[in-house]
Amino acid sequence: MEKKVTIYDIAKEAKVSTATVTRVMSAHPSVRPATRERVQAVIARHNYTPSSIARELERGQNKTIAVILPEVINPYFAQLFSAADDEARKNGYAVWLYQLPSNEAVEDSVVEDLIRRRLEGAFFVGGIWEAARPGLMDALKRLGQYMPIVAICPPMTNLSCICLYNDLVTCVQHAVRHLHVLGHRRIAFIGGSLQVGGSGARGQGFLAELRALGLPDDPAYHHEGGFDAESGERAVQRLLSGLERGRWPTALIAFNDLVALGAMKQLKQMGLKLPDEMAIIGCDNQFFCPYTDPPLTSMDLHPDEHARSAIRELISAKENDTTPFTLMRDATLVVRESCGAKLGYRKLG
Amino acid sequence: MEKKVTIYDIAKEAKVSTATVTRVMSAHPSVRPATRERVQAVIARHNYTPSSIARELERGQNKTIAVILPEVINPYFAQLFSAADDEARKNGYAVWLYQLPSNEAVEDSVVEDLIRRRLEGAFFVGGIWEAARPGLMDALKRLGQYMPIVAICPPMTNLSCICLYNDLVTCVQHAVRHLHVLGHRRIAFIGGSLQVGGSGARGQGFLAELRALGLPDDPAYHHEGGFDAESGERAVQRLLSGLERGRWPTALIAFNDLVALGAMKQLKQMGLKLPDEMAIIGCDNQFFCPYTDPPLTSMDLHPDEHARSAIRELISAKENDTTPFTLMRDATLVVRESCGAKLGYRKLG
DNA sequence: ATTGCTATTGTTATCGATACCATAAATTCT
DNA sequence: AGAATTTATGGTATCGATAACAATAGCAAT
Repeated sequence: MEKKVTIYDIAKEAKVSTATVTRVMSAHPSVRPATRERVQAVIARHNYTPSSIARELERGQNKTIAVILPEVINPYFAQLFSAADDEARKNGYAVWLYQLPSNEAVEDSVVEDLIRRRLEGAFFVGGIWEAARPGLMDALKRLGQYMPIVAICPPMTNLSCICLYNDLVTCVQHAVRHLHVLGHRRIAFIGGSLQVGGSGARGQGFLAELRALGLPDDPAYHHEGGFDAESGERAVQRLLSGLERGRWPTALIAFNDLVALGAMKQLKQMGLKLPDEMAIIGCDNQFFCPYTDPPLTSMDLHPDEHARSAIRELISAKENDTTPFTLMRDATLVVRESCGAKLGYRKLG
Repeated sequence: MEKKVTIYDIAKEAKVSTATVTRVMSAHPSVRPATRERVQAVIARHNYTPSSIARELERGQNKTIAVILPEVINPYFAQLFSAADDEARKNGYAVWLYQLPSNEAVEDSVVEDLIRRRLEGAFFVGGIWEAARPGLMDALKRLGQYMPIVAICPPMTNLSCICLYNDLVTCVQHAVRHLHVLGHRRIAFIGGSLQVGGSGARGQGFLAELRALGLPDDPAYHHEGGFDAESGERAVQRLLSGLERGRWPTALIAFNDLVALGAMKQLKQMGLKLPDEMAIIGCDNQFFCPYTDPPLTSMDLHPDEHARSAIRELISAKENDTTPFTLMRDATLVVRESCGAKLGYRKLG
């Protein structure tokens, strides 16, 4: 490894003070051209690169924002991260990724680390909210005393942070109506959980629209579960094995695309023809949706836009003391062929 | 935001010197219990958390390793990152994610940033190598002067770094033999590029095994292209439209699972039955492989193990000056149903 | 030549924590 | 009790860069 070269080495060799070196580095106008060139020559010769650590200490800021999410392996979260990374970079900030798996209680150590590192903002993308995870709320509350937080979450009463979320109530209503128009009368919901957090909205829209359309609201049609493909498989298995064939639903709304993916596999394995014998709708509009068989109708939550808003708000929160607010974005039903509708089917409004 | 509380504030209020506060924080034995408690009380009252920036400056190390990859949105890379993150954390290190898209020439600014931040190692996961990207090699060479590098790449002659890679030559040979055993005689390769980097090995194994089995090596059966699903679609389209139906291959080996995904879609759209009328093999064994229709036979490159090795090597490279080496891991053919083989088909050895 | 600027450069405190060295206090030993 | 240790604590230089302030030099105007 190269021996470390500091600003003192440069100053000494160029026969100037460190202040002058700093001036040269930051293109300060009042440096005599001759001096500037001499210093630059020494800098170039030694490949000198100033330490950002020392600079951060002296300036009291590091221009770094944390992105906290359950797991990047999930492309939806990865997309959120990438957009945040890009937006931050464009504004002279860097982004630090923290994974906070929903099944591990590491929130305290993660929060502690953010504070230790003196990060300047946190973009929190949580999976599960409130009731399910009291320790998380405490940790975030503590975090909020040190840096601004923007979260992807339904409006929070007990936490003062900027909340970005989607109008999933309306979108799921559209989804149900979409299925209804196509002739479906027995519609089930699988995966996630109807009570908690994000899926609360899904459940709310689901039930509201069933009621509005006069469709049966059969508890046997709600099969909560996990958030991955495997739980989709299991949910379908439980759902169908619990009902005689004549009462099977003809359409499913899945918590997300992964659950839908697993569900589709299980349905095919049970010999059902998609979409004719079972329609299905996912959520997140992940990259693989166009490539499932049949291509999966899904809901686009516009994660990129959320992420960009989040970063921008965090940056501006540092300067002007913003009062917390919530921002609700539409979710868009992206119709493909998994419900039998042809591509280009008119979006319900 | 909380007003910043420093070690001086704690020291003053606890009526001790900063040295004692440091001792209390680091559980140094020689502090009188009474003093310790008094200091801890003040620390607790103020929620004092020491700044890691100041610590890093004084210690001259930040225990942070960079992971550089094309894009986390690709689950294969995300998996690599996650494993690296986990392994680093277990060893008291943190990991910083850099995205270096293969189509943007930002390598210089990324490398510059790593050096500025005085990171202590770089785990480089590149897409494209050598010839295709001269600037990248220069950037990595420069980086190598400041910190150890471990890369996922075929052995490099002109860059001194630890190289981890897979024996794709052998694995692709297995794949071809697998198809041969199942009766396939016309086998094509799509996506990526047969010349460059990782796909060089694929191409090498592909051609070698065709020759060994006495199969035709028709240039019309190589259709290079991109690395995503869309290029898989296009590759199939070009491949098949360029041949009369009688000469169509009966099996495809795709550069990776994304390409395979796109290929499958296009094949179905052209009315082919999978796997009966076209067998297909992917690469990376991504999470969605079991969920394609039919489930996709793929090659597992064991990214987790690579990532863990990489982190461990980077950490130990800091202490003992390791001489560079290359490590070749097997790749494993994971047989599913996309070639018509039943699950559990004996792996070729 | 002297005063008064401005252009250029140097000095040094500072950011927050750490660790080496020194000193004071407590304890043990003879 | 006095010396020899051991234990506990304080003082301060240091890490590397920055910036406020100070100082010098150069030049023009009088």
